[in-house]
Amino acid sequence: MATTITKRSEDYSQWYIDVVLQADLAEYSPVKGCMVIKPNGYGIWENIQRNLDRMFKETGHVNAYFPMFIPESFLKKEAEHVEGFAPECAMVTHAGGKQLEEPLAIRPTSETIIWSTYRNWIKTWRDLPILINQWANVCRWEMRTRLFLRTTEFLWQEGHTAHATWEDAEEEAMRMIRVYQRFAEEFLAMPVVVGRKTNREKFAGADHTYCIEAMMQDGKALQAGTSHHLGQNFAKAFDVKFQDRDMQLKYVYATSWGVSTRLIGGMIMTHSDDDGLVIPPRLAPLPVVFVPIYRKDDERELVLNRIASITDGWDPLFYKVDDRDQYRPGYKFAEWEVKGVPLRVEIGPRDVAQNTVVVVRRDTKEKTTCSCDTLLDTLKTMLSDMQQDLFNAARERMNARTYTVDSYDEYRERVEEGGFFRVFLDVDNPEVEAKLQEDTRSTVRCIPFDRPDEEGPCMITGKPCRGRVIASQSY
RNA sequence: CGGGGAGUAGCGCAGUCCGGUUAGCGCGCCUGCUUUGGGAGCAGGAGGCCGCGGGUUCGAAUCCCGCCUCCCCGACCA
Repeated sequence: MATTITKRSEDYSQWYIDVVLQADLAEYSPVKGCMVIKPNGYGIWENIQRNLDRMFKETGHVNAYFPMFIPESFLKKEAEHVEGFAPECAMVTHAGGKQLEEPLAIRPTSETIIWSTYRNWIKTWRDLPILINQWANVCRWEMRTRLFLRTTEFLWQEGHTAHATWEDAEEEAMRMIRVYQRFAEEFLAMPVVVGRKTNREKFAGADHTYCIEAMMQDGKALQAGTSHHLGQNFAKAFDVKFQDRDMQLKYVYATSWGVSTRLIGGMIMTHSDDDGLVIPPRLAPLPVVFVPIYRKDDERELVLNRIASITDGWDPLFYKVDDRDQYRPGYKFAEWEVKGVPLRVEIGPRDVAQNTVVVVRRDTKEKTTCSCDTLLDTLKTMLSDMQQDLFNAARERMNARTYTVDSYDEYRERVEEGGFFRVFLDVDNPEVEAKLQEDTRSTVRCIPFDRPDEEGPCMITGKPCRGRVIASQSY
């Protein structure tokens, strides 16, 4: 494996592709925009699933599964929704050797099929809330694709909840965006700005959309998760009513929320470096790899025996011993670095004699000599330190590249270089955002929850605005 | 979909302009020996629908037409 990863400073896009391919996370498929997620990449997704799924269940949700085929007519029932998704829908027109009477969409998202089903499930206020999540694949025929960040088919989870009141739905939408924030920060070690989307950027069919936005190492924003308050839009489109305590028939309020395999792309672009992938320990399919060092067979046996005695009783999924004979240690060091394994343990005859090992952290490359007797505790501490350090470093990068700007000229000049820009902008006027995008290829990423109560003139129109928004170029 | 670049062994590439023996090179792979604390050395060997389909020609990796895929820049998006 002659690894050549393009330097971030030379070509950030190419660097990203190089990391994905050389860390063996995924490869291209014969179909445009689709990818094979290989075991190294899927293992990360499994860890994302496992941890998020637990958080969903801890907040009262259960999993179910709805079909991937959606009658075309369903998609058309909600006006904004069909307008938003129709252009990117893959349609099945033939099956069983015949043309279908009604074309079937391969789900771009499942609101419609789910709400057509909820209609049968909901009769009284006692049926509410419904708190369901599904893990699924969806398909969106995007024009430009990018491994993990935007693929034609992608894996995600989508929560779909039904509530009796606007306030209950609001509480749910807010709860879930906070779950996403916590997951991003505690597991992906990826700091995010939490806020609300402008009307222009919200989900097609939503009343309003909450989001988490992360900053990649090139300063561009990545929308990492969204939580939508759907109001009564889908309940009205699918005629889903319940009889309330006051005997009145009322439309149900809804939320939906999702994150996707894009999170893996975000993780890569947040932490990885010119030597390859860096995986936050809490998501690493393999946290620790042992690289034995020896010359002759007797040394090999000595070292491998010592590793066996050190790791006696350890969780077998926690570590792996790279005892491949055909590669020398230097090769293995490089390979595990490209693949992003958080900690590497080097052990040779010298270490055996001294009852020590050398532990190397993937992110800092720092080498530490550690005693064999307490190695498991040492490794766990180092993993936990690394997790925290990755988050701190990413947060510092984000803070350092978050700017407050008042002049549109200055904004236009600086936005190309990346970063988040705290600006006054009249987001009640869609034309302002359209102009922003046309002029600068940047957009309003979110209206942050956490912003000082300031007043100032819109940098484009001069109209007085309350509070700044975050604008940036994005993926 | 518009503009630009590319597709030849598992990977990276040369050859294509100007058609002509058996399609080359590096890495990797297989065998053997020597090596092994940061990507080993030597020797021998295996591996090709030249992206796919059609056409021109005595003859096509090379020329012509159509299609597919990937990368970069735009418009669309998680």
